[in-house]
Amino acid sequence: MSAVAAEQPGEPSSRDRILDAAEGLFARRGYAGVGLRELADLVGLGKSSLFHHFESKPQLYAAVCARILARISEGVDRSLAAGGSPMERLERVVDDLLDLLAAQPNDARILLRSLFEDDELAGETREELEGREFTARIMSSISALLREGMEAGQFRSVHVPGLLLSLIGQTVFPFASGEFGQEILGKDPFDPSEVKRRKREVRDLLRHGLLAPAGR
Amino acid sequence: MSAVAAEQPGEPSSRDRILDAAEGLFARRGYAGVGLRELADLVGLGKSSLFHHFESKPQLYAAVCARILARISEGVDRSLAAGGSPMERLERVVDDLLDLLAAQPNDARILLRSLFEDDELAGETREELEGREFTARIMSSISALLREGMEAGQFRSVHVPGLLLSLIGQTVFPFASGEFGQEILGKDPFDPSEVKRRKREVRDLLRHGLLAPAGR
DNA sequence: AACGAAGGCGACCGATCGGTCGGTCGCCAT
DNA sequence: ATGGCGACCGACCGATCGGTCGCCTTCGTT
Repeated sequence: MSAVAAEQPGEPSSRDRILDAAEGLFARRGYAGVGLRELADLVGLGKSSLFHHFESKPQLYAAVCARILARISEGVDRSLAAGGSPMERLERVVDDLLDLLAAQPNDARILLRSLFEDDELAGETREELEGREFTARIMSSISALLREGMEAGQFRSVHVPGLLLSLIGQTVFPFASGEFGQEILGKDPFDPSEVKRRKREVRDLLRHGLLAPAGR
Repeated sequence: MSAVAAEQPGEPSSRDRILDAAEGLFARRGYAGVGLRELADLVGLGKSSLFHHFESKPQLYAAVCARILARISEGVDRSLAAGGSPMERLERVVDDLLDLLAAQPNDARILLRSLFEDDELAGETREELEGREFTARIMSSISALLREGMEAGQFRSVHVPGLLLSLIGQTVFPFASGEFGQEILGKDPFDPSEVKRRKREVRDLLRHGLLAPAGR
């Protein structure tokens, strides 16, 4: 019997421990590449116990994705709430998002993976719809911010959806690129100095590409 | 295995038909999500016949990736060969790359997927090393181009590896984003008009973010 | 005519897949 | 004390996984 000792009030529940472990595995090997036996072993449970917390593998995966999207959606809301000019708010959103992705090494990969895989994964579970909703919230928040800046004459007139995709590519992709990114950069993309540098890079992109040519 | 050179266009060989089908399946469902039975059925062969053309599943996957990288590497070489100023060459490389990705709907996804998955997939097959080589060639070609432009004083001084990652995010990611990209854009990312628009967007990014402020 | 290689086939292998089932254990309220 | 309950477990299920095997056909070479 593995000692169940140290059930301190602050200890994470089995459900959360499953989610944490599943997040790491899905990030590394993708949905189909993860076996539930392996996951159960990693958590320290019997495989059948997983089904006491989640109905099925697709629903577990959806729960993992939903948790990540909820984190990000909450972060974006918080970053936007602080106010300021459109550019100030935009830069703060990007800064905070980069911090969040850097702090959660699995998020970027699962985010991108889920984009590739949601073509399949038939089941329309509750969690999946929840995830869609979070995604839509995030996207529309940033879209609205961009349009606000344009209407106020502070932003150049740009194609909002296109910029949105570019922004994702610039913020999320580097954290998902793994060994490849490390090899190119010569350092870990999650290294604090590199995160800081990427913030600068994205910020410069936004300033150059988005700010209305008023000063020059 | 003598070095089989290029085949003239005619009826595609079984090997190529397997590669084509595998490319589509891997793009949609990832390495672990594709079963060899399914692939064989799609090609119209028995499953065991696959092993007459490829030693194993990992090697088949490596061959699919290597073929894509070879296509792209060749395209980049061709784009660079035409000459011109650094900015002209850079814009042509990006233009042609976007055309190539748009013409081969599976490439972008497999490219990104392979970045996520190569942590695993232990076997160091010939094809895998071949793929690494192509990747290195592509990256160093573009890096050299960027450095050349900087040394000539035509490009602003930028962090080359960082820009490289950003560029990948802006060019490859939109074509890999699937339904998500379609939903955001309101149209298929592969639609010719959208491809054209993305070319403009990337070109503008490069001009604003890279061109030295000399033309004044 | 003889032959070997190349390509293809179905049957089959052990392992593993997601998922189910019946049951045990400890806890807590009655 | 007892009975309901949530967490957990091992055993088991049919299906499918990647891969092997032996055999058959086709075809170019000699």
